[in-house]
Amino acid sequence: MKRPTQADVAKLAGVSRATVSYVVNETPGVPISAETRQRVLAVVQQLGYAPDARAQSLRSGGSRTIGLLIPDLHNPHYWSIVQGVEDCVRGQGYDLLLTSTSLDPEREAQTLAGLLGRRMDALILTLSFLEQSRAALTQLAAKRYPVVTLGNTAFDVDAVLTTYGIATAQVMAHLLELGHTRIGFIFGVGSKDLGTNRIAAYRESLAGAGIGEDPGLIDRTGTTIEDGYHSAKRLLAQTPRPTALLVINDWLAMGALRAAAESGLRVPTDISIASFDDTEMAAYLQPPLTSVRSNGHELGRQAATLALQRIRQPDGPLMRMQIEAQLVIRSSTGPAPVLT
Amino acid sequence: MKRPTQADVAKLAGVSRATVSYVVNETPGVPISAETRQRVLAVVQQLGYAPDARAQSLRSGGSRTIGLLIPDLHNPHYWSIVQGVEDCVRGQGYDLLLTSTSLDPEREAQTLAGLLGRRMDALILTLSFLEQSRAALTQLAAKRYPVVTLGNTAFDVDAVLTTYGIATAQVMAHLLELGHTRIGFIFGVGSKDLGTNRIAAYRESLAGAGIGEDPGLIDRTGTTIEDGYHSAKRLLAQTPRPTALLVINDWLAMGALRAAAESGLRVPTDISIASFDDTEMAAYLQPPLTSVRSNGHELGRQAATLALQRIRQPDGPLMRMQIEAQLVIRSSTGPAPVLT
DNA sequence: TTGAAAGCGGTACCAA
DNA sequence: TTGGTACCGCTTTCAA
Repeated sequence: MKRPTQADVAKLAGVSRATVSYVVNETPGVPISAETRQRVLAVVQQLGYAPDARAQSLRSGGSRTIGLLIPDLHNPHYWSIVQGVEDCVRGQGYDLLLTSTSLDPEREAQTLAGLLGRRMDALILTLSFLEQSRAALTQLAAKRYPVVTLGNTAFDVDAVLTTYGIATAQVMAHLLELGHTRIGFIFGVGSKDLGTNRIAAYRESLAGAGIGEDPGLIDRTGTTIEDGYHSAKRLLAQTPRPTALLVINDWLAMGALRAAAESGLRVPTDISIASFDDTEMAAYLQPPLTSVRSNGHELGRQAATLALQRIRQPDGPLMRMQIEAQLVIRSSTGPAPVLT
Repeated sequence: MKRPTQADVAKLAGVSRATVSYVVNETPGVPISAETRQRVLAVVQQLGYAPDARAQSLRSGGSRTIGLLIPDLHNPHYWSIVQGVEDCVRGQGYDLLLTSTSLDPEREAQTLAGLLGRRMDALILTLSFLEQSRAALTQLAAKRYPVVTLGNTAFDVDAVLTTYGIATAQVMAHLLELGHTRIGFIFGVGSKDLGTNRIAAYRESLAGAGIGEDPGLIDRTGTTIEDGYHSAKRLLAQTPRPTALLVINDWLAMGALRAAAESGLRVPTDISIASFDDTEMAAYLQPPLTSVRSNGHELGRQAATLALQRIRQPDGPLMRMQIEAQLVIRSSTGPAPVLT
């Protein structure tokens, strides 16, 4: 059995389709007699009629929904972004449609294409594979379609970013101050396009402190908690071993924490661990994690704000927004031990 | 500037709109001369044309997308469900649209309404507030609209559930065997409709062991990691204190773990902690968590399978599926200490 | 092998 | 205050 249409309601209520539209939408400026409204509403109720959003948005040109693409549900950092976007758009009467790509390039392309086809009022994208989407994005930019990207400015669309470079410099300063000289970097990202400025900042900090760089201390790996674990194991197996580990995010840091424990290393006495994102769990790990707060919630809020603004003024100038990251020092970092 | 339509392509390519449709869809049974295809494709490329999914699905009746509603992105258990659904539907050429409700009854209602209006090919729902959605769901059931619910059989639609009752009995047996008699239950759920069978099983196990129930040992709380933390604090402040804590999920268990640490209690020497879901992080906590694997991935897969099947046969009999939960014993549970 | 035209389920303008 | 109807962008017979 098919779902009821506007026409079904109209017929049963003995009114025209237009009238049905007026009453269900409470169209402003169109007065409807109480009696008619009653009758229509009753039929709507009885039939369980709900307007077809596809048809509505096809005809009216807007859907009051914005699409959000995130790379990976497993990384708690992205939840808070979602949360931020959601809080913001819901408040403005917009719906949010979420898609995730599991950090698979092909899936990212498909998902993006899917979102494009859906003609949402705006798109908020956390892309991982930049080059692959360049063609599509430039088309959109040219058409002034509302798009905001998170974490990169590779395209001519609105964007919000985190000051990861500065943040990295801050953690590094913190670690260097504690006397660490062998600092491993667990660099687990979804694609080669990501996090490059953090690598750069890491190198600069080292250079600034007059410490020669050991390429073996940068461990490039994947994005799972296991990747973090194995990466830490590898790094900690070196002689001399690093006395501090910088981890690309809290999720991988959990893996590193376990690796340290299994290696019989106490944190922070024997090994310091610091990471990025400062997600909810950071404070709950044992020991509580020193982490750079990138404030996903705020990131999401700002992205949504930009998107909403762009919907209103499609032709305004390009907007760029910075969210400042901030170092939160907890108990997982301490003075460098003297290696024997 | 507006996005190009089929008509734009047709005009520029000097063909009819139908022809454009044929070539972009590679409609089976409609042979197109190589020359025409070339020309059309070129224009498509040039204009950056992407078909309007709304119009497509409006006209053709299907959207090849299924909608998924989950309550809370913060709980890792739900990621694996999403993952499972996604893996399954993508393989079958379907898109997935995700929505989350943040455990807010009003938001759940809105979100559900939104999904209904979108006329997806099927809906997979993890509802938290059952009664509120009853009306809508019975309407759908009557119309044989493909819906599968996760975690409850409150409606006449397909469903997949976890055998939480049995699972609870298993953990409880494990704890009782270790000599625990004061077992606290951190019961943090999103709504009163949820998890009732686990409470029941908890009580039965206690009764079966001849242990009188202490209502003060069941701490009803919310769903955040902080709720888990505070709940554990409360429970551990009792005299005599519980020697074991059963926690509703891994996420809250993280909070409990921290509470134990802050109270100077070693796990499992002083206090045993067990939880539900066995998400990825369980094995990475310190100490690794004893947890009941509810296998969200499998849950998601099965739900998707049912949905896909229901799409094919709208009139088949109601389907119900059980996923067996399974106790995974790690290091967070041990013999009950002798309290002094 | 290609084109014309009738809808899919709504909205919004104009007329009554 | 309500009805008629063109049209949103596409698919799908049916003819040519």
